[in-house]
Order: sequence, then C-alpha cells, then structure tokens
Amino acid sequence: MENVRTRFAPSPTGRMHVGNLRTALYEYLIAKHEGGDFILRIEDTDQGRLLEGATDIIYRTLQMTGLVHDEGPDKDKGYGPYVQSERQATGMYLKYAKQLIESGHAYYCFCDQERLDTLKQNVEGKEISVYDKHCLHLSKEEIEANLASGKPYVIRINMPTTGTTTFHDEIYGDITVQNEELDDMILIKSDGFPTYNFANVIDDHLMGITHVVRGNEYLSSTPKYNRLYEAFGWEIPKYIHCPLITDENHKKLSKRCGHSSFEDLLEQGFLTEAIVNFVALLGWCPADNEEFMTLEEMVQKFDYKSLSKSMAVFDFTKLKWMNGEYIRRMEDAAYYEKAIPYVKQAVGEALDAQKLADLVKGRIETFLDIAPLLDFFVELPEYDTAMYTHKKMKTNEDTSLGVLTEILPLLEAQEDYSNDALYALLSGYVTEKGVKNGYVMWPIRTAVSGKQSTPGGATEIMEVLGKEESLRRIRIGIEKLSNR
RNA sequence: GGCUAGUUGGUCAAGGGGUUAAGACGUCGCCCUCUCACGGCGAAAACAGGGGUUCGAUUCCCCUACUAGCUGCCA
Repeated sequence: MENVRTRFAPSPTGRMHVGNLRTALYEYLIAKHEGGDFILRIEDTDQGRLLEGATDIIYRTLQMTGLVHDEGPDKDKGYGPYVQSERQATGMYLKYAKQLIESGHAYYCFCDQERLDTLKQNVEGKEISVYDKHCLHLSKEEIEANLASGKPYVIRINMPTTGTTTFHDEIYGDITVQNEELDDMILIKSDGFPTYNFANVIDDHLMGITHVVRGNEYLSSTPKYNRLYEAFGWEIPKYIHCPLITDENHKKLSKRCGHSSFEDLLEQGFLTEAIVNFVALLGWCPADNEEFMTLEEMVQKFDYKSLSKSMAVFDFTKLKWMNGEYIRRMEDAAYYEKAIPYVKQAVGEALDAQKLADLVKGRIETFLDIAPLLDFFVELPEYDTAMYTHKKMKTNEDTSLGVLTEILPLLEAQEDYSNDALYALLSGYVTEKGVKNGYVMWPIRTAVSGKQSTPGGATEIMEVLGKEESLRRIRIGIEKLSNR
C-alpha cells in the first residue's frame, strides 16, 4: 500500500480559525493513523490578504497542539519549496498553465474589469457573473499582439459546455455535475500568481498528496479540479470533505462570535488539549464513543469513513465543560503552573496561592473563572445582614449573632489556624451545643467572606486569611448584626 | 436565481429495514455536603413533512420544505 500523505495548506491571513484547526487535526490523524506523512504548505498566493506574523501563528499552533508536520518550509524533504510564493517565483505555475494552453485546455484572457462588470448580473441581491469565453475566440495574431504590447492577462481554463463530470468523495460518495455549470475559472491571475484553484492542484500532485482533506465549502468546486487533473493526465487523489463548523445561528464561525480562533480560546483560559479534543468531536465520533482522548488515542482510533456529513454547531458551553474536566484531571504540578499566575493576579502575593489554587480547582471551567471567585479574599465586600438567614441551615440574624459572639473568644484563643484544627475546634462547639454543622458554619462563612457562595468552607477560608484577618471579619459581622 | 450537499432531543452524536431510538453537554429534581462546585442517582427532551418499495421504514427511493456552501483575478 502506498504511503499516505496529507497536507495542511493554510493561508497566512491571521489567527488560526477553529475550522482550520480541525481540518489540520483530521489531516494529521488520517496520515498518522496509517503511519503516513503530514505536510505543511503555506498558501500565500493572495498577496493582498497576507498578514505579518500569521505564518508564526501557524507554526506555533501546530507545535502547541502537537500536530507535528513531517515536511514543510522548515523541513524540506525534497518536495520544496513549501511556500507557494517561492514556488511561484520559479515560474512553475506559469509553465504548467502554458502547457494547458498548448494542449487546448486553457487560454489567455485579456478582458479588463470593465468588460467583466458588464457580464455581472444581480440575482436576489447577489452579484453573479459567468465568463462568456470571449477571449477563447481570439485569433493567434490578436493574442500575440496583446502579449507583445504587454497587455495584462489572466489564464483561464477552457471548460467543456456539454456532458457531465463526476468525482468521488470518501464521505459524500459520487457527485455529478453538468459541465455547463462549470465556469472558466482563472488559473493565473494578472499579477502572475496562481489562484488557489490552480496552485492547489499542481502542488498536491507534485507533493504526492494522496488524501485531499478540506472543508465542505470546496465540495462544489471539486469537479473543476478534476478537469485539471484530467487535462494533465494526473492521478486524482482521494477527496475527504469535512462538514463545516458553525456558530449557534448555523452560520460560519466568524470573528464576531469571539471564539472563532484558537488564539481567542487560549486567551479565554482554555487548555490546548481540551480545545483539540473538543474540536475533534465536531464531526467525528470514535467507535467506542469515549469522549476524552489524547492525541495518540485519536491517532489510533481515527477513521475518516465515520466522519459526519452534516455541519456541526460549535457548542461553547460544552467546550467549557470539557475544559473544566481537563482542569480537574490535571496533575498538581501542571495545574499549579497554569493556575497560580491567575491566582496571583487576582489576589496578589500576600496569600497562599497554592492553597487558593486548590480551593478553586474543582470549581472552574476556564482559568478566567479564577479571579471572580477569589475577590473576597482581598477585600471583604459590603454585604447585607439578610445573608445570615438561611432556611436550610436554620439560621437567621439572631442565631448568627449568638453563634458569632460565642465563637469569637474560642477563635481568639486558637493559635493553630490550619483547616483541620479550626474544623476540629468548631466541631467541638457543634457537638457541645447539639446543633447542626451548618448552624454555626453558615454564619462564620458569611462573616468571613461576605458572599453567598465561596470556594471552600468557613475553615478553609480562615486558613487562608489567617487569624488576624479572620477575627477582624468576624467582629465586623458581629457589629453589623448588632447594629441592625 | 442556479448548482451541490445536508436534515436523529436546544447542542454534539450512536444506530440503521423489526430497538423501550444509545451516550455526552445543557436543563430540571433528589442525594451528598461547613456555602458553592465536584460527585452519585433520576427525569423531561429527537428520527423535518408527504408519497412510494416492503409483511414491516427513522433506516432504501422520489417529491416538498428548510438549512448551509458555492456561484471572486478569496481560499
């Protein structure tokens, strides 16, 4: 069996869209599942849309997510260059285009924008234009004269106007279109650069790509690519078109929604493993139905035949849940490394950041959740004494005042402010009084935090706050309750 | 408008001619509990509609509806 070769071919135009990331992931998985090669190719043929630093983002993303490429601009294995602008500079695309002109599959087109505009028609608010093959009928002399005078030109493919074209997609099956629907797409632009449509075919062939994996949005232009392969007499690769990822409104995931790129998600406190895992599940389900997988497990389980045909909504809520699961499952060292910076940013250097990180671990979905959970440690918030009333704890403002007043001397006498010692102390009081745990814990926790809910219970909070601050807050509570 | 594709609970998603139509997120309820969260248990919630084929269709075929993509010198 031939060696499987897949390629990730992004345009360096900005952040890494999650749809692109998933495509890269599937390409990687398909190759690695068969022990094949995963190639990176930079498609920078649209000179107008290039963005500085975008190539670095691509490298960094692949590196962070573990989608390590076997070949690419930085790892030439004999198929280079791997950057289309560098390939263009060699004149290779033009050479292939001219070959097509000679064989009658393509032609020079000198139509200017003005003429093209006259071909446009408006259908339901959308501009639609079909080229009329005007330049196909130019005489050899006219073409030579235009070329000699330096008139700008493009090269277009000459599509047949009758018959049908059929191609096979690994997940959608055979798809047939009428050739008259295919327009004479541009192969070489007037700036000399190839279009995606052309460069893609040339490069995939030259680089020995066996499985062309890409988004669904290319499904309807794929028949055109087949005409190209046939014109060159090249073998057609396997096509695997992936369903699109959409937002909640079933529209293409866009920057507007705020979480359309890998970088957005990182900034929002997500773990790369969780992102990759989640994105893998948008359009694919492993045979064993296990949702949590490492990259290695995905490689082992992935089967592109089981890809979904329909588009998937990017469920941000589920991503958050999954990220929370990943956080809970993290080893301590790795967790502290990630979490402690967020803790310190929220709370400063004075408090025990590690203890706070522990307190918060089971309660966060992203690292951005940390700060709002810990705010009360820095400063006791203003709160209403009504908070001392809790039906289930059987507490109200009067009982709370009583408990706090009685417990204050005990806490003043207590030297060991560790969680265990404090808990033992208060448990003693609870049994002595013959009341429920919550009856005393609730007022203390309230006094010490000023919040309805907190990470950690009364004693855990006091442990972090320390004796002095804990007592200060309890005295404030007593005062508030007394002055009601 | 044309072309192509898609349609299983709100979302992801198994399954596939005969099933009580999985599982997960979310929602709701109960339990656990020094609050919240975690965890445990449970509940509500789906085969777009209409025609065929068939003893039987959610599954196969056709039509309709809806959705998306394409219809760029973008990719």
